[in-house]
Amino acid sequence: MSKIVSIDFFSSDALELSKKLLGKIIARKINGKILRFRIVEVEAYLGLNDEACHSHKKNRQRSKSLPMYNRGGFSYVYLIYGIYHCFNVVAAPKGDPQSVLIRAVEPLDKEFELKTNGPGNLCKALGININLNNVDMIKSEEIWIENSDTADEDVIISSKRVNVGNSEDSHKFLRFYIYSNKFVSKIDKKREKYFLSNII
DNA sequence: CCTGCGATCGTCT
DNA sequence: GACGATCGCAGGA
Repeated sequence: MSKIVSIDFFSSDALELSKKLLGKIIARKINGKILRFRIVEVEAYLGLNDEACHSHKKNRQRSKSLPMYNRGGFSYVYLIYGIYHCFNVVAAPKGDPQSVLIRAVEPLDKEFELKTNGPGNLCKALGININLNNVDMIKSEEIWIENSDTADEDVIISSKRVNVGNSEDSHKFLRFYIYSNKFVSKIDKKREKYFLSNII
């Protein structure tokens, strides 16, 4: 397992980065111990022209979405419904406010027992809160992304994003998850679409 | 100051 | 499928 420190890797747009992040590892230092989690479900948020995105032109969340304007590789964490947090990996070069929402991860440490299905649950389980907002994950020693040391051959499903309202953009298939992985937050057999297979 | 609301989740019907 | 918990922020008065 090797930490991803390439700015290039994170400079892809959110759509590309979301596919690249599936199967990668989130490493998180908790109580001095490094735990690892495999990313199994993500959503792409495409920035200024994506009506479902916090950084969309007409959105009113300016200050909240400022971390998205950093170059790829930073974190974007925010409080939702006053209770949960959501964790994003910022994508694209500086000034282009795109990000990838991490919606579910699979714990790689057998003894880990907290729920990690869904963006709120995984943030709670990994101790991700507003203190981890706007950190450079290329440099951080608290949270970072790693390559997997095993070649995964997963079938990837795409679907509509969850709970993003009814805009034109909400109908786009910008959610991606690993087929039949039991940590995926929820599935809709009727609407899900086969996307591609044998991703490394 | 006051109001409305959200990239959620567990529980209940 | 519907609902409430709970809170920071933007917008309006």
